[in-house]
This record gives sequence, structure tokens and C-alpha cells, in this order.
Amino acid sequence: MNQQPRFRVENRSQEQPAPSRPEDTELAPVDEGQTIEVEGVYIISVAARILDMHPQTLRKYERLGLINPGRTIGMLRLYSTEDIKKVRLIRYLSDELGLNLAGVQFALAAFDNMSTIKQRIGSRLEGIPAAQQVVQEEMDLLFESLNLPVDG
Amino acid sequence: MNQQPRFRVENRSQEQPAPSRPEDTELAPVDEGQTIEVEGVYIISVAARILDMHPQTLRKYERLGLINPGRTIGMLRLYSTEDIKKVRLIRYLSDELGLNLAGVQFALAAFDNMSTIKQRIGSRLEGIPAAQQVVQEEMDLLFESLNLPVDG
DNA sequence: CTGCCTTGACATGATTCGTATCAGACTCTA
DNA sequence: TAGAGTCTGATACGAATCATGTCAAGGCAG
Repeated sequence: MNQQPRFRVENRSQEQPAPSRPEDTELAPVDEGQTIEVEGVYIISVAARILDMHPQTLRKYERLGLINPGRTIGMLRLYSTEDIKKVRLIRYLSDELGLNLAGVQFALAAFDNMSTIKQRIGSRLEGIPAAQQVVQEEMDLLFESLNLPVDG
Repeated sequence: MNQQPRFRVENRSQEQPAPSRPEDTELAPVDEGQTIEVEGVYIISVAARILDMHPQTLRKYERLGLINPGRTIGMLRLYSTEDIKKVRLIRYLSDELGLNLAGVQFALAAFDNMSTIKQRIGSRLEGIPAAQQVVQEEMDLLFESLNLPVDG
């Protein structure tokens, strides 16, 4: 089962959504000019089989901006394990909670914003560990309150 | 236009969703044993006309737990201006953002949880005004990021 | 070269939405 | 007290939307 092949992929290292500190990025360093080598990545047919979903569904999710898999030089979609997890979250919101895709979009954006704000608060409170602790606890509570599945 | 009549309504003062401090409630004080007098409240036909929506739609929203209007002793629904606002928010999420009602439910719950957490953090940081300020600012940012209509 | 991928368009069946009935009983105002 | 309006609960409707599936014509990868 060739499920972790190696591909020549697009270098999208400058596509980060504006992380204030560069040390946030934990991507492997560039090693070959325009391309980098990546592992643990699946083409759409394999990802669809793993998820037991139709490839068209994955393409539709991408068209709606719910996921953003990488691409090979030849434009083949490459799904990382993070992408797979995200699809599982989408499926949970859709199948279990009954949200439509607009709702999923809204929810994912809300999660993102919550994570961002949590980080921002944490860094702005760097000098006040006690306050950091409080915020950490309460924000974790907030995430729990959303009843997300065990494995995002 | 008799749109602000006076009714004998149920006394639901102990139905508050567990606000840790009683001074959070800004309801009028009880004045007549089992009932209280309330203003700015509309029966379903008036509320429906105000909102330009079908009464059955309002009943359906209530059945789904999206709104929870008060009741007269005789069980007539009474929509406060807060209820009206909430319906407008629901309509915005549904019509403008395209969420289905399950999504609306999820979003409303998320808002509630965010408000609760914000309050909890605020009260736990009472001794640290600087931290309170930071959290206040960032949580307000979080709410703004949800792109809610000007008048909730 | 063959198989899988791409984009784009279109079809499908199921579900959901808001609205609209109906019946019989109750409430509120005049 | 009479009459208009509301209550609950069920049922039904067309329109819209959903996720999914299928097709065609062309391009890449192995």
C-alpha cells in the first residue's frame, strides 16, 4: 500500500496566515529552491478511501474553502494528516450536529478565531503567569463546551 | 397601536441560567406574589407583524429551543424586545450567512458560552485590572470577528 | 501508454425551510 | 358573556438546498 509516497510539491511557505512570530512555523526548511520534499501525504483517491468519502465531496469542500490541501507541481491535491483530521471534523459537524456547509464554514472560522484570540491573550499576559493560567483554563473550558469529537 | 400592553405573566425569576452573581439580573422586582407586571412585551401576532414573519415560524423556533419567550398565566407567548432581537439574529444567521437551524443552534450556544467564559475570566481576574483589560479587549475582538449584525 | 487526476457542468434523491392548514380547547378584552 | 385570538399537535405543501454522483474532455505520473 503506497500510502505515504513522496511528491514534488508546491512551495507555499509564504502562505502562512500572518503569524506575528516566525518561530511559530514548524515546517521543514526549504531544500531545493522551488520545491520541498514532504511525507505523510495522500492523493485524493487515497484520502477518499481513508475517509470513506467520495472524492467529489472532498473537492467540493475545497471549493468552499473548508479545506486547503497542498498540490503537486502537476496540480494533484495532496492531503496531509492534518487535512484528513479537518475533514473528519467537518463530517462530525455535518453528520452528527446537522450543520449545513455554511454552518460548518462559520464554525471553523469561529474555532480559528478562538484559537487566535487565546494565543494573543496568552502572549499579551506573558508577564502575569497567574492571569495566563486563568485564561488558559477558561479558554479550554470554552473549547470543551463546543462538544467537539475526541480526535479533531 | 396597542403594542405595549400589560399582562399577568409567569414569574420565572428562578429560571436564570445560573448567573454566579444575582446583581447580573436587571429584571423588575417582584411585586405581586406569583405574578409580576412587565412592559414592552408582545403577543405572537404583534411580534410576527413587527418581524414580518409568520407566527408559525416563531413557534417553530421556540420548539427547537432557539428562543424562549415568556408566557402569560394563560400560556400566551410574550415576546420581549430581547426576544425580538434574538429572532433578528437568527434570521441574519439563516438568511444572510445561510446557516440551517442546526447551525443557528450551534452558533447561539457558542455565543452564550463565549459570553459566559468572558464573564468568568473577568471575575477571576478581579485583582489584576491590567489583565482584565487585555481579556476585555481581546474577547471583544473575538465577538467582532464573528461579523454579527450591528444590532444583535 | 494507461490509469488516475484535473476542471466544469449537470443530475439525483433526500432533507429542510417557511408557511399553511385543521381541530378542539382555552384565554383575554370589551 | 361574546367574540376574537391563541393554544397544542398533527399534517401537508412547494421551493430550496444538501451531499453526492456522473459525465466529458483534457493533462500528468509512473
